[in-house]
Amino acid sequence: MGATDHEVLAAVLRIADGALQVLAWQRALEPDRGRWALPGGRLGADEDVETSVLRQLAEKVDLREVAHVEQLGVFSDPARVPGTRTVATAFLGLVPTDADPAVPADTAWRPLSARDTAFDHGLIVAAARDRLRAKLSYTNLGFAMAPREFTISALRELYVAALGHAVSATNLQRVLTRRGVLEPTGALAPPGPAGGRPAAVFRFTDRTLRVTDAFAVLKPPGEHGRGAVP
Amino acid sequence: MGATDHEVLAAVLRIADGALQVLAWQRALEPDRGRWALPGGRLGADEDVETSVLRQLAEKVDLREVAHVEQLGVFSDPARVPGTRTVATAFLGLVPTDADPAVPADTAWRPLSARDTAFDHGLIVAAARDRLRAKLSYTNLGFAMAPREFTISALRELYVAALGHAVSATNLQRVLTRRGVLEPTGALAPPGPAGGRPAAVFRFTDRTLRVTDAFAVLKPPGEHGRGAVP
DNA sequence: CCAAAAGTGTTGCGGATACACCCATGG
DNA sequence: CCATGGGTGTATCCGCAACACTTTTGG
Repeated sequence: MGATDHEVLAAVLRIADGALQVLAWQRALEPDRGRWALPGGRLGADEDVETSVLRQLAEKVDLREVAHVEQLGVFSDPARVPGTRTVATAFLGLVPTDADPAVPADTAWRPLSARDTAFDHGLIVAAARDRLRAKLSYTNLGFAMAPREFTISALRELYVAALGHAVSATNLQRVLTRRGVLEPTGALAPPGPAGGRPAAVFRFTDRTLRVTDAFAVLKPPGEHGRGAVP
Repeated sequence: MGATDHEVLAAVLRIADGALQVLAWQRALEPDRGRWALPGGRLGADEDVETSVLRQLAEKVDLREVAHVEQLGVFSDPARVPGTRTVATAFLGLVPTDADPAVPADTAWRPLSARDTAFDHGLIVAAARDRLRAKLSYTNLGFAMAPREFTISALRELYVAALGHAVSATNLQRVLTRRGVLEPTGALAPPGPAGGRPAAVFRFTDRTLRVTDAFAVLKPPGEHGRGAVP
């Protein structure tokens, strides 16, 4: 029984111009020449997949810009790539909207709707988007998309872009503050050219993943409307 | 850069005697001789990991007994097993409480609390238990632990065993029926020797995984208290 | 008639949404 | 003083949990 190769792949997402984008590079060689592939590469002998994906990303984008990375799963269809059998461990990565890391010449931020993806990488991007959407609603994952400090309306635009549906600024603010996810910095942002009341500036209280709405039902007795369990 | 081996491992759980059990086999050879390992094995050249885990399980337990299988993730610490570098894809499997499949002589159902697990398999079992607990509260995953037909109090005992805390039969019934997860068969179960009102018999409406409590908050506008989106 | 087990009615709480209303700024 | 954008107050809805109460059986 032959050994298989193992690669790690990262769907690194960010929001720009009101839409989700994914980091990809254009293949210069066959197979799938001209199509766009996710960053990644072979798993090294002395690293686990988490270490490996961080190492590989460091070659494409400054690691300090990546706010969050998590495993999505294994993609292992024997025909997923031509040539040597290769199993992939896929990751979701998130870069804040205000970070604009330098990327290599063959690499670009592309809309999620693009179809000319290499191999099965379109499946991985779809899984990444679904994971992001799900976790935005029951964790503090917004911290990984947002700048350090922001106004509620700016945050609202990020949630709209990520979730793909309307979000009320009023309720977004209330939900996130009630859960202790957001806190005001005390500063005010100057109004735009059209005027208007200056917006309060907020930040996320944590910048690591936290589940804020643990399980909806069947909580242990006595935990009535308590929400998260730390 | 050397190729790595790839194995699949399954933490197959069921409930017996009011507690969760995991299927494991006792190693007869070094390394980790005498310790208990999860069923699994090498990934074949012509199969993906999902196919592989089902094939490997068929050798330990009748496949028709396994009601649900899903991927947990990749375990890839370079030192996780001695010898050739081996990456594992771990799965959660569930067997209904009334199925009692024949298992090989070296294989047994063991309590989750057992410590004499081989390699990093204890980590995998813990991940499986956590996944089960989480999904019980926002999906219909109970179908994979329960018999075809059951009373609410029998189902309650399963939930207690899986979740590890008290569950009210009253609220369990209401939550699951409101969500359309359970339906009465119309039959009644005879009371026990001590008497009592005969219990209504229920079944799960679906026997495949369905998310019933999609996202707690930030629903699309107009979806007020609608819960799941099909 | 009593104990035991199952099931229903009812109350209260709290999170989430929606919407009306008030606030602060630029022109 | 008006348009614009930001923020708060408040009503309503609804799921869930808790608990009292009724129903149906065996002894």
